[in-house]
Amino acid sequence: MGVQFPFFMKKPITISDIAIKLDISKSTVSRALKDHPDVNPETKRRVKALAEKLDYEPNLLASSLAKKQSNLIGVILPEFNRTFFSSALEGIQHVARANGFNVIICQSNEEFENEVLNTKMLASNKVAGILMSLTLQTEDFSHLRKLQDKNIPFVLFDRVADNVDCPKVTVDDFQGAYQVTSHLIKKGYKNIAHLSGPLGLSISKKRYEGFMKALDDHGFDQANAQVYECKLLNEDAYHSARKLLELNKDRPDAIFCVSDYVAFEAMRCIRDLGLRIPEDVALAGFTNDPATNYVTPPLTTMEQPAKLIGEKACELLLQHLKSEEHSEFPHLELPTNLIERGST
Amino acid sequence: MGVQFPFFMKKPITISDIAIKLDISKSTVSRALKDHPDVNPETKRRVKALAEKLDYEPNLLASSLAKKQSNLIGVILPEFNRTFFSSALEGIQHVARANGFNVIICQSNEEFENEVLNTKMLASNKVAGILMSLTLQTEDFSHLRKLQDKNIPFVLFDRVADNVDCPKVTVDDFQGAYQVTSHLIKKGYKNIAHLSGPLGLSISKKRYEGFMKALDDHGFDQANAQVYECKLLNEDAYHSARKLLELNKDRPDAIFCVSDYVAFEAMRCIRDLGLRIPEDVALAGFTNDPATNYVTPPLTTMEQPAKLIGEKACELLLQHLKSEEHSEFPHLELPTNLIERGST
DNA sequence: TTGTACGCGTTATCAC
DNA sequence: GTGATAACGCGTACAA
Repeated sequence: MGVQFPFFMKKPITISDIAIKLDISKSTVSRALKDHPDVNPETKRRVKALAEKLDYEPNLLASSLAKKQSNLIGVILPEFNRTFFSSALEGIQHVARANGFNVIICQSNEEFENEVLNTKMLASNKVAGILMSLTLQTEDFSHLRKLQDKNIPFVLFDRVADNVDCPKVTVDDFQGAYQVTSHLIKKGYKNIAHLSGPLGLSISKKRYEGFMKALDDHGFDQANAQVYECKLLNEDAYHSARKLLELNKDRPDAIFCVSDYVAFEAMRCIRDLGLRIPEDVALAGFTNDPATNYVTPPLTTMEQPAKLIGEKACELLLQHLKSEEHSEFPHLELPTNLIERGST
Repeated sequence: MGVQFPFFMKKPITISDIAIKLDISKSTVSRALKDHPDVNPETKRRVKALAEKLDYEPNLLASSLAKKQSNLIGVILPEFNRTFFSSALEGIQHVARANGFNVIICQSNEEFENEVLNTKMLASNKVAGILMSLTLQTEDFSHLRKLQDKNIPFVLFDRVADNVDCPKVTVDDFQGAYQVTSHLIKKGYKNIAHLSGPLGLSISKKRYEGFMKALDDHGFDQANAQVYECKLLNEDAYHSARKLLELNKDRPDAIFCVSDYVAFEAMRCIRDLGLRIPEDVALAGFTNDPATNYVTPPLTTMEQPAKLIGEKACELLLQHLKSEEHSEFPHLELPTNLIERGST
């Protein structure tokens, strides 16, 4: 006999309620409400008027169940707390909403296990599709294959994996790094170092490659290039910077950092050593986090169109949802934009 | 006859599939899967084994429909892009997940209209409840009343409204402001100004009041206190700071800013005027944004336990969901924590 | 143009 | 301990 509503709880209005009051059938109400073509304009008007009056709200759960397609798009992010991701989220939400979809988000917290759990949860919630940026730990992709088996389409953005076959959206990291490095070279710096991220991570690797290529193209000797690898967003960045800066003879006069936050740590370190920016050491980052504007001196960096990345990723997913032709999976590489500030 | 699955789409496993293969009824399968007490341990084992083997995933849509209660909690935030909110979100998600709920988030973008649309969407998705932080524009609360009519419980956090009756979680803004101001006084500053937010906003008002009270309690003349109101997060902050700093005779030797971002703007302004921090003008903010650590000098500020606020808000909602006694609506005011840095 | 009837996958009630 | 069966609210072939 179903669940009883507690006495204090008004039973929500349903299409049947409207049907009964108007003495027509549920189907007609359903059709009227969703602007089905074959329905008398007059009935449509009456239905809509009553729906409005009764403050009817469709039950999307029931609708999704019947249509086997929900209006929810799942998003899995490593962290909400980083400007890049929250901006991307903004873009995702924007496009999703414009197309009648809602967004349900999860945080993997950079842990692989959470990522797997999240994909399961989203699958259980029968989301229409998933947008995700992988964990730093992710090396096993069986959870993604399961999604494919269940025919839940997904798009990877920013943190993508080469050996997963799906639509992808990233920034042109190679070009971006190439440009920052060229900028440093043009500014006249002679001994340019790179504080890189884990080279197993595709983003870090591409930035590293862009850096090396720029050196080479400008007649620098790649073999002499000082590259220190560090874990992202960690005290580790500080220590790597320290090692780099304590080289006496060979101290770099400029450092290209793999991310703004790594650059901030390097900045702290440079100050701690009593050096000046950019006179003694110039510094460039990557991402254009809002904080780059507030540090002293403001940080030169590559702007990543985070919001645009989110929008594009969401658009790819929606395209995929509409056409059943998944012939080729596109990989969008968006351009970055150099922002020169006082640190170089 | 319902929707046909496209040929390429595997039909998802359901409890009926399991029931048929095991030659038992759906009901038993359902019970076994959710550890209902009245079910033979052996059947339970067999059901679970098969479910595992077939990679069965429950359809939460159907479940929610049947139970008239979804496992989704809606969250409406003014912006994702601010550390405070994304941290709060983290807390919310944490508690939600620990209790078997998922989070569906929306962004009002500081626009009232979006806020209203969001509440409707979430209601349509039949969320179990809603957590929200109001827009700066929000003055009309009829959308919240509608939620109450539909018996969708909600909790307000951070940006709350006095004349809405519901559980609330905020920080003790009055005390926080009182403490920062007292800190400035103890440091020996004599002419302390306040760059406040819009006084219509309860947060700004309370911080303003805490500021004034601290002055009064330490024998300062409230009437002489320089308070400049500015819109939050705007160029407006810069201009207000400028006006304040261009007072020749009466230039403050310390400024308590309503937020860290306002303080960053003030900082820019102070530098533009060729003044030193904290020698000429000391500066304190509010929130403890990560960037406070990277500016020069690092900013003294009040730490707001953003994540904790999110957790508490979510806990209040879950409590409310469990007990139908909504006798009293609690208002939690969490303590803040002074973080002294180089700017004072 | 409208109505009938059934299915979506799960849960809950009631009888056995 | 288990099995029918009727909801939950909506969408949609098919008939009228």
